[in-house]
Amino acid sequence: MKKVLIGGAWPYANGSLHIGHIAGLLPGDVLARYHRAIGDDVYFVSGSDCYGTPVAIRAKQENRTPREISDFYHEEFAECFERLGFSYDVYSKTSAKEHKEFVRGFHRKLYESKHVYEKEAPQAYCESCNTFLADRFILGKCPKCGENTRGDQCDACGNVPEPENLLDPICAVCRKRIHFKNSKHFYIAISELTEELQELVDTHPEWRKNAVSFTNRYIEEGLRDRALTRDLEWGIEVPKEGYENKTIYIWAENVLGYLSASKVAADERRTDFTELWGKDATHYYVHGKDNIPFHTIILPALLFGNGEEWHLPDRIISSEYLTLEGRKISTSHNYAIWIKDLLDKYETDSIRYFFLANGPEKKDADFSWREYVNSHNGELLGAYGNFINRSLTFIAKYFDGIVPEGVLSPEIEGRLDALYTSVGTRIEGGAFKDAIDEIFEFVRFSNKFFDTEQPWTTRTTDIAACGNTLYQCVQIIANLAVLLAPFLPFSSEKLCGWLGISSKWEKQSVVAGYELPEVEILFKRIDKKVIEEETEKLEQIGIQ
RNA sequence: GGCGGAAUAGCUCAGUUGGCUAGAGCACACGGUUCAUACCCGUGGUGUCGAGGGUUCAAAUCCCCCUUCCGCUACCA
Repeated sequence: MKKVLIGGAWPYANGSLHIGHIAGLLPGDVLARYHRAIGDDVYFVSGSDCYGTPVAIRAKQENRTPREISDFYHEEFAECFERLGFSYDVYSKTSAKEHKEFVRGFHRKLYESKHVYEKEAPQAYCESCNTFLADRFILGKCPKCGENTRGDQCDACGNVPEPENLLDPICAVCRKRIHFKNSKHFYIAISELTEELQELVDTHPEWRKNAVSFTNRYIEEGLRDRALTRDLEWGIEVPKEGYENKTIYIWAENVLGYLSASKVAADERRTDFTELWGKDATHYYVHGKDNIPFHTIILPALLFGNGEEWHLPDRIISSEYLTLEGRKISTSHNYAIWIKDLLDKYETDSIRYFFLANGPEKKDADFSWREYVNSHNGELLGAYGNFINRSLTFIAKYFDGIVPEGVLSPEIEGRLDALYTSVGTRIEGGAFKDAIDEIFEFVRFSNKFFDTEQPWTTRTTDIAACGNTLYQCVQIIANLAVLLAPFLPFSSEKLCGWLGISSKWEKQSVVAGYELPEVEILFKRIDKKVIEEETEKLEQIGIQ
């Protein structure tokens, strides 16, 4: 049995999930469900990213602990993912005991590596907040243009100042004057790994195009060494003497969640974790394009540095961005659609369908209420749902719910066979839109088939022909249910139940004489009024 | 500023390595049908492929330049 690891990006636990997150992460669930259906041993893992400065600052502002903040969002994420049908084998968090222990063990070995060294450097320190500060939490005047600026980049002139050169540096949180203190840290010499990393990109043309070009660009610009540890309280303690009050830098730890979480899954299943990370496995990583360097450079660098023969990323499913009604999503301005709100009002499969059929696969995509309602009413309901409904209610009405006798035509048989192969190839290749398009082309074909055969006429003129038509429609539905199961798990599960078939990725059939249960409508029509209502809401946010 | 990406029908998007009259869905118009959730089927038109120039027998595709939008620029993660 082939081992497949699918790593979904770990959302950062300082704000709710919105449609942008989901558009980038849903492909992971399709991959997981598909690989299970073809019989692979799948480990689909993710979790919440809990540490780091933004969570700590938010906690301070709200007068709560960082753990309270991150746990709150972790619970919310877990609930959203579950309601969306994400079939994670493990959904963990970086503040989980298993993760911390794994990371500390991993880092202990990392510090022995020839690619890791210690260095002392000045760090910005705020006496009043009693904490070291990241560059972007320093304010001051740019030494180049004299304008007010943040420490990481000057908005006025684009200069990237060294924080210690800023004039009148103050803390962005408390606005008091800051000082610089020397501090010792571990660094990983990513620059020394350039050759290995370059080879990794060069040997993986099946990574998404944006992942290949981003990675090449980073390498071309020259890889720089990065600190592995930080002067922050909220994080995983550095497993080394002399590093008390220091924690592992978040980027050097969160991507290791794929290892720690899949270890939890392997232990639960009593399977061999090292085999999952050995050379015969296949590893997918699913995330937005902002996460590319963390998966194509940093994760591999950490794996190289750790020295064991860890499996490197095979496929990078890195999506582009999603806009909302043509504009950038902005969480700080509340210009977003939150997943929990969406789930309260609309059907899960409908949400999944839209983002999988219209996702930002190769370039930015747009969510608009008009398109969403059209896609639901026109395609999911009008084409697919209606085909099922017209077929099954016909049988209920005129055949007492018993699947009539019939023979599947060679054309339909051939098309179904071709679909299993082709849709599978497209899913494995990360072409989810194409996969869905192809299935829906067949759905439209099926509606034409029904119209051409005119069973409502043959019912009185040639009952055998009528039965034959409906028999074939049932076979089509059974196979559509399986083909669409990775995308639309809830409706497919209902269908598989009604038809008494498995969801294994192979041609299904329902025997003549099978008695159908009473069926219900799969997708409810969305009233077109919601387009105006929802758009109106967004416009009001946009104006503020 | 530097680097990178994007721009295709009214809308949302496909267009592999340059190759038949540039496609799909939606929307729109007309016609058909009634088993089905005002559903489904058929027919139809629309494009200076962002602007301009170049290479080529042939360019949406390659090169140059311009415009607009977006991303990255390493201590946000």
